[in-house]
Amino acid sequence: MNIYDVAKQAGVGIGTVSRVLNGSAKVKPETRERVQAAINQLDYVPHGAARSLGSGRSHVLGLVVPFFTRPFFIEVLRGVEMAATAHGYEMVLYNVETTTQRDHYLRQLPMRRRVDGLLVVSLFCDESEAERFRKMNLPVVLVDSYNPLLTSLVVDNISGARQAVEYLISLGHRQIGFVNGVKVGSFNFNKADDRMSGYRQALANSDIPYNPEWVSATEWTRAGGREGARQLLLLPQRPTAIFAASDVQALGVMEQAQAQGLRVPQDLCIIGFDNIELAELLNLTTVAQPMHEMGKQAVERLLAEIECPQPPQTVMMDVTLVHRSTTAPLAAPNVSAFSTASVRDGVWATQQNIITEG
Amino acid sequence: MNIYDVAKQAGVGIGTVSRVLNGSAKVKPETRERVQAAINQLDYVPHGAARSLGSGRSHVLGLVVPFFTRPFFIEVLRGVEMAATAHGYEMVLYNVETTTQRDHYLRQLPMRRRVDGLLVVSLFCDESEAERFRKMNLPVVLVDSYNPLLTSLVVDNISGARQAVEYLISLGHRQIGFVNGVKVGSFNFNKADDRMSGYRQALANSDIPYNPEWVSATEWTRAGGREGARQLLLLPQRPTAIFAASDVQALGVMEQAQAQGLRVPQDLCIIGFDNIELAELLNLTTVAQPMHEMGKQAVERLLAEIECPQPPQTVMMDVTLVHRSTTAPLAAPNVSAFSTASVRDGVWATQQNIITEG
DNA sequence: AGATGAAATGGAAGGGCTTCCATTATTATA
DNA sequence: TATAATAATGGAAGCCCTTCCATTTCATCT
Repeated sequence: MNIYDVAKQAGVGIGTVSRVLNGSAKVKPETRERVQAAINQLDYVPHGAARSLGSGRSHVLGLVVPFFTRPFFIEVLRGVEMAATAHGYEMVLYNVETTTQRDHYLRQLPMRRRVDGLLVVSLFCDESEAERFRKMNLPVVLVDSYNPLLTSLVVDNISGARQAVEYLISLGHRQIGFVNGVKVGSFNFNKADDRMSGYRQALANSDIPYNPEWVSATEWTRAGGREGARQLLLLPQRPTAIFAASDVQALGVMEQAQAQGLRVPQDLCIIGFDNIELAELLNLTTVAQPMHEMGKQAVERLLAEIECPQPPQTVMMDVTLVHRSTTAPLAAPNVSAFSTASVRDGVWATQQNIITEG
Repeated sequence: MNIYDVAKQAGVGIGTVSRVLNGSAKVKPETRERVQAAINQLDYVPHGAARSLGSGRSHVLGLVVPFFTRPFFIEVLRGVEMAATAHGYEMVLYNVETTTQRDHYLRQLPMRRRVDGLLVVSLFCDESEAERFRKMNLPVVLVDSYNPLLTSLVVDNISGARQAVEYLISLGHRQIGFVNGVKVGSFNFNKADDRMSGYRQALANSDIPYNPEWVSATEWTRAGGREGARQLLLLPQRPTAIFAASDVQALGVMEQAQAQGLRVPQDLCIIGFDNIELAELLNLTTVAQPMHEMGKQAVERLLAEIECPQPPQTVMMDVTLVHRSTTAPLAAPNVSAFSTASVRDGVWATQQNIITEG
């Protein structure tokens, strides 16, 4: 069952069938109908690989993403999936969990020419790799990562962090901790730097001195957040608010606060970063990234680039602070001093509001 | 840059290069080395589409999955991804959110012959579709779904539900509610039936009469769980424990309980189903499905089938009850009557233990 | 009717691999 | 050393499309 069968059935040449399949204009309507009928009758579906080989187009997008099960990536993924499907593209997933894997994919994929374009999420991409993409003529869009040679969609991490901390300051906080994430090898988790900048900017803008003791860098995980919070909260002079570099870490902070008998937000305010689903669930104040939108835009820019080469562009995505219940005006010192009484049951004060929101 | 270039560089014929690429045995070690050297020198990577076309193998697995962002599917996905990668297969994702999409994929994919095999997760697959797969010679494995003509990996939903309810009974509960999920179109969400059977079996085994008032069927979502719980909990004679058909629904139940000032587990015990990450987080007692393992097994069986046709088999995956803190022995009635006092702060008693676990 | 240009069509060539058969090199055996 | 058996190799054919050029058909104009 191939294109010749269809041609015979319809009484036309294979060229005509191909033109019908690809919707090119130069087919007489009547002929088109005849071909279409044959296609339906034979239940014919063109052979993907042959098509790719013939045309040099696969209609497949590659998606290189680290730890795709993490909420942030899932959300981006979803945006990508929707946009890709909408444009008739398939999506193949390359999950990266080690540096070796990263290198492997970034090196082999361009040449295998199986994908029409590559979306690289949150992974650092060096000059030589970018150069190689160009040379291989493989369109690439970076999401949550930056390289001057490639179209990059980045989130305004500096501004996001600044907004978060400024908000805490506006609530009266002066002792503001920061549980940052660590940079990990060639993963582009060095948004850490930017978030740090934002943190310091906000402090500086309000003439609050920077206290390195109130900053820790941990894994981007729940355990990491817990550990980071412990460091800060056991200090003789502890922060009254903590900004965490991710929601997942913020969750760890909440756990640690609870373990130490601190009520949130009365005794400790917390702000996260990302706005993953869990944040809404726990009523966590956080900096929202437009993850879905990023995925979508990334696909659209990539498709544009596939259509015809575009100059590399850097798109800054806006970030917004979502006010929920892990933040509140700084309580008067004497009040916050008491209040370990009701912790008996393991209170997350924040959760009171869950119901009202849904 | 193609196989001819490599052949020339190595001073051999293309057949030999091909043999080296595919690791077939009949190449003199010395020759193999020479070819390998040429490959490295030229940075040659074989063209995927051409390879598929020539061999009829794509080394790509299709994964048809509904709502892939839901935790259950993500976990399965992860198992699939790991196993596929381990065996040198790529994975393309077909997300299904509507019946139309489902039909589209299940009908078109087999013929496009782009994938070597198909994994279908949680989607109902009727006789005619299964028949078509056979006829098209496309290996298919069903995960969390069943069809006699296809290899199916199913979870023992009946036993899982039974275990959950039996456990509640062993704790002294006699008024046990069930927040079930609704069946949705051609999605295979009719595990609902099985979980219902398990529920009733457990009751019957202990001679507890079945009370339809204590059962509700809702969406498989948080909101659904909340709604279902409301129905049950506002009854004049309310259940003292609720079994939910999924963790996500169980979460809704917890929210509703809290909204009504019921402490968990003192006033209301809750058991979920799935054991998604969130369950651990919230210390939810639940029936654990080996999601990861299912993904892995599915891939392995699929690959076996690709290697050589296998008779369809139905594999029943075991399920285990994970005891956490949303369950406790039924309190004496007078005790549970008081206890709306400390709810002021929105208590989820369960969360006390989070720290101890991680 | 004949000429002209445009529109529609047919099909050869080509894309890069695998496969398989024919051929050549190597080894074992007498 | 001759011969048979075996191992290794080369390359034509084939996989199923797309593309493009040559050819045919059609409509229009003189």
